[in-house]
Parts: sequence; structure tokens; C-alpha cells
Amino acid sequence: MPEGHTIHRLARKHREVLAGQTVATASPQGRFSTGARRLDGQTLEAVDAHGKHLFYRWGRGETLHVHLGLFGRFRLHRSQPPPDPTPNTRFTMTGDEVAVYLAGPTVCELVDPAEEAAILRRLGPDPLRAGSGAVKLAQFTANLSRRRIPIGAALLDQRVIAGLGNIYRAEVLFRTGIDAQLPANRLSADAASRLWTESATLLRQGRRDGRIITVDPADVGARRRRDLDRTERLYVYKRTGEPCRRCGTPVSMTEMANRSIWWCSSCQPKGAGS
DNA sequence: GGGTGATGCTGAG
DNA sequence: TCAGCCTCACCCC
Repeated sequence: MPEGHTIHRLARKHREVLAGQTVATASPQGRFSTGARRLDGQTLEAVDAHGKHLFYRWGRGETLHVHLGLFGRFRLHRSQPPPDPTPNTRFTMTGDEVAVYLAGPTVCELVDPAEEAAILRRLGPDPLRAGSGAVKLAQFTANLSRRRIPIGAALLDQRVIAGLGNIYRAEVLFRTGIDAQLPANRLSADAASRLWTESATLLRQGRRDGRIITVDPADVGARRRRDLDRTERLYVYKRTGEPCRRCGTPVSMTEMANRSIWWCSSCQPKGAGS
């Protein structure tokens, strides 16, 4: 579930259904009991997303920091009364009309301003946050220039760019025709700029659609994005050995930064992007 | 019912 | 570099 587009979507959704309300909070699992007791009955004032991190701002000045990690998941229930949370539910927020349940997060903690600032300092520019695109592109380019690791690994490093995950890194490199093995500091300014723009475009579409679709419909003989079926939405991710949608070359797979990465050796030839 | 993998990240070595 | 952590859906028996 959770690459940056999902996180920003959650922030918007939770703001929409809970902000301005007095919220009842609890930790059925018990691992966040102290925090849940502190927040219980407070007004949720705002919800911010930065990369893959969520910040919930409460009436008495407290901030809840949530990071879903690989397994974390929010569920939103509109039924009255909401269903009983499962025993593993870390945290629940119940407002006037909805209940939001959180299970399996890597992080669910209260943070003070200094701690929050430290988290943000570790994050690179987030294409989905407001702010000057030119400034963020310059930061991204500078971050790349300082790293000798392959660009495929750099894109997963949240200090370089915040919000991309394993699906987007493979798809963005395919769409820009860049060799995933190319050292980040050897990328041309033009290639870096295309990577940034492509990342921003795909993340924005993902936030809008609620799913990751990177394929141009014409490449699979469809007219509209919405006509793509489940198996046609991505170019290379998890398509080992299947024909490239543009040139027919079998898609390759290898490990990079501890995760599998997929690419097309014809559309992303060795050295492309330098 | 058991085994496994997953869109993430950290900390020990 | 690699094990470890978190939960759940899905697959296979």
C-alpha cells in the first residue's frame, strides 16, 4: 500500500472526516495505550504528510507521528457503530461519523517539535508537498550529485527524494529510459530533471487515482487509462521475463538496495542517463 | 491450517 | 550487508 501517494491521500481523507472534531482514541492492542489516553477527547486540528510520514496535530499542541512501514494499514469505517477492532489494532480514532483504525505501523508515537524537526531534516524534497518545484528540483539534483550509489538505490533513499517506493523507482526509471545501475552522481542535469518531473507526475496521478498506474494506454492498445485492467497498469514491476510493453524485450530483474528491481535492457541501456 | 511474501526502514556488525 | 520487526492476504495443501 504505502508509497507517498497513499500517505498524502490518507492525510487528505483523515483531515476530511476527522479534523475539527472531538475524537475518541484508544489502543486495543495496548502498545500505544499511554499516547492514546493522552489524545482521547482532544480535537484533531490538522493532518500533514511529508514523504511517507504522517503528522496528526491535536488541540493541546501534541503531534502524533505515524509511519506505516511495509505492513501498516489504516481502515476507515462508516458504519454505526463501527465494527470491533481486531486485537492487533494499534490505535483507533473515532469521530462523529467515522472510525479510523490503524494496524501494523512501524511508528506510532507522540513527538515534540524538536523530534519532528529531526524527522523532517532527514527527508529530501517531496514532490507532493506545496512549494517551488524549481527549488525542490535543485535540492534533488544536489542530493544525487553527492551519491555514488546506483540511481536505482538512490531513489529509494528518502533523504534524496521523499515518497518514492519500490514500484515507483522501477517505473520512473523505465519511463525516463535511465539505466538503474548508473551512479547517481553521473546522471546528467537533463536526466535528473526528467526523473524529478516524472516522479512528481506519477505521484500526483497516484494520489488522485488511489492506485499506481504508470502505463500510457496507447502502449497496451487501450484508449483511456481507466480501460487498463489490473495486469496492464505497470511497465516493468514484477514482470520478470515478460515482454516489454514498448519493445518486446523480456523484462530483467535483480536486487538493488535489498529490494528487487525490474527494468528493460533495451529501453534502459547501460549508461543511459549519463 | 501452515507458509510466504509485501508498495519500508533501522541498527548491529 | 543482513537480520529483524510489524500484519495480513493469498496460495497451496
